Amino acid sequence: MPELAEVEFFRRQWNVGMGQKVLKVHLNPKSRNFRRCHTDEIARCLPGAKLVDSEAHGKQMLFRFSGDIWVGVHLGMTGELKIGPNGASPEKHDHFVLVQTNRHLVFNDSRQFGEIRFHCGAGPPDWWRDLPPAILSEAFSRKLVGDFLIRRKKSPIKAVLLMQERFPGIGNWLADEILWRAQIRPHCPAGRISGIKLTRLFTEIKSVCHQAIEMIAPDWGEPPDSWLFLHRWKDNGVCPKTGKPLQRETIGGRTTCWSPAWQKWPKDL
DNA sequence: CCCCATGTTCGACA
DNA sequence: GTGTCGAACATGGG
Repeated sequence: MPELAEVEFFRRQWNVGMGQKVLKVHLNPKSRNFRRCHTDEIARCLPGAKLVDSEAHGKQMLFRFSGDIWVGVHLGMTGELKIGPNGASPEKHDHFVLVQTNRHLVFNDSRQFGEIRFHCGAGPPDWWRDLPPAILSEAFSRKLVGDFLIRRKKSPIKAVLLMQERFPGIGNWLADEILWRAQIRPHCPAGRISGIKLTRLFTEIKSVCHQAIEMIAPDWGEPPDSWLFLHRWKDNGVCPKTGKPLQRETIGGRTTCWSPAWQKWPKDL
């Protein structure tokens, strides 16, 4: 589920618990979600701490608690954050539950590809420093993208857009949406995108991410029919621009959808 | 039973 | 170092 827009939606789910103390923690120590942290440390340190802040960066989230306590959340493929009512008993795949006075803050992840991280100490944890520039920040520039495409010149652009080190938060559906809007074939070697095509790609990266967050983050709104999103998984789906058939193929290890009639190889080499 | 899944990592290999 | 590929992780849905 989660790419940057969905991640932002899930981050906000825990906002109701802001300023409130954690009374108790339920966690499943066997869950793979805790593969890089010590569950006993979490259970020992978190009770009594107050949730005071949160932020999202790409697909990652960081929740700050009083007493220099930090909890990182990555949702993987199926993770979600939700609120449970007071006194509710954990549901299936609720691997991490923070009990507050009036609610539970719940992390649920059926496939357990997500990850919970924990850090106690002044200042954000190491794994939160040195993150790449966020796509919607000023620092994320056309030059930064262009340089990266040159470094990965042989790889198909679809695979390159999925690299979190440069495009934090872009996942499979956003990448397809961006390339569709920029009219670039997903197979196109990254190094062949320059000039006006690069400008177009850069603009669409910013624009699609911005619009996706506006639509999805507040209330899980669905993108409109005019986006590729609603057509990409349909059998015999058609391109909303041309009315012609869409195609699917594995590129960069992921199922990719594109519109052959609309998305071209760049002409400016 | 089969295939697929909005993610990431790791090992093997060219 | 670069790039590609498949498998692995664990579970559910069609």
